[in-house]
Amino acid sequence: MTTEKENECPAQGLLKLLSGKWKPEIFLLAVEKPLRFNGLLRDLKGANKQSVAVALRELEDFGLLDKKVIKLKPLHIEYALSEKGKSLIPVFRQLELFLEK
Amino acid sequence: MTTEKENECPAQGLLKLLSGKWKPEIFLLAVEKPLRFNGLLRDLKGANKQSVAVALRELEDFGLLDKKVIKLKPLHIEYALSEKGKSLIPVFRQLELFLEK
DNA sequence: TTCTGTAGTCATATTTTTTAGACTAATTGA
DNA sequence: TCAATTAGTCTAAAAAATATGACTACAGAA
Repeated sequence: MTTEKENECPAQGLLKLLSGKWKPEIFLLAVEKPLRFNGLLRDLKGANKQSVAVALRELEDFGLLDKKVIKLKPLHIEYALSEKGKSLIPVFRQLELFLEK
Repeated sequence: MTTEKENECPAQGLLKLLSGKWKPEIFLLAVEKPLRFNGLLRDLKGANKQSVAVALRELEDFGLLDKKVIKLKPLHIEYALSEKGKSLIPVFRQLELFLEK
């Protein structure tokens, strides 16, 4: 995943990014509201720190999530959908439409 | 992949199906024309029998491809997009639109 | 009847992904 | 000052995906 070999299929990179065990669900949760690490760990039943950390980092690296330090009450970190991330929402909707048929 | 545990995310099953190393490309090739096993093996540089066989079976099981024995010249087998498979094309198009931005 | 092309299966190895659990480090509340 | 909450990292193990190479089975051509 680090060394980019030529992607035969144009969609493959995105599909791979979105296809980990936890990433689709993380993305969908991010549509609702900004995410926090420990909250995710609680919400994703069965997930572990490492996997969540890696998923968040990859979604951020791909530009779908923005990471932001919130200097408030309990100083913490929020992951929110970027503009690019938001523009992916319609694709998910169409995916869901497909599944409903 | 055999034992269906509750999919937290509705899109997860489809994303997982489409996210193998070869499946996206196989799907896209199937959009062009029906596929044959050995032809695929030649076209997918670096792929091996086993992976291709598994990919075809899973795409078929999911209902995206129809398998058909062609009783002609060299008796052979064709994998063609099913109606369900065809209805997935627009989703791929939207995915590509997203990637072009 | 042996050789080629068709489409695979099977057992095993290698690689990649995911998990488990110990550990770090800064901030906050008591 | 001590404990909890925050957000992680790190190493090692387990599980899942993928690859390798031998083998099967059928049909048609030489």
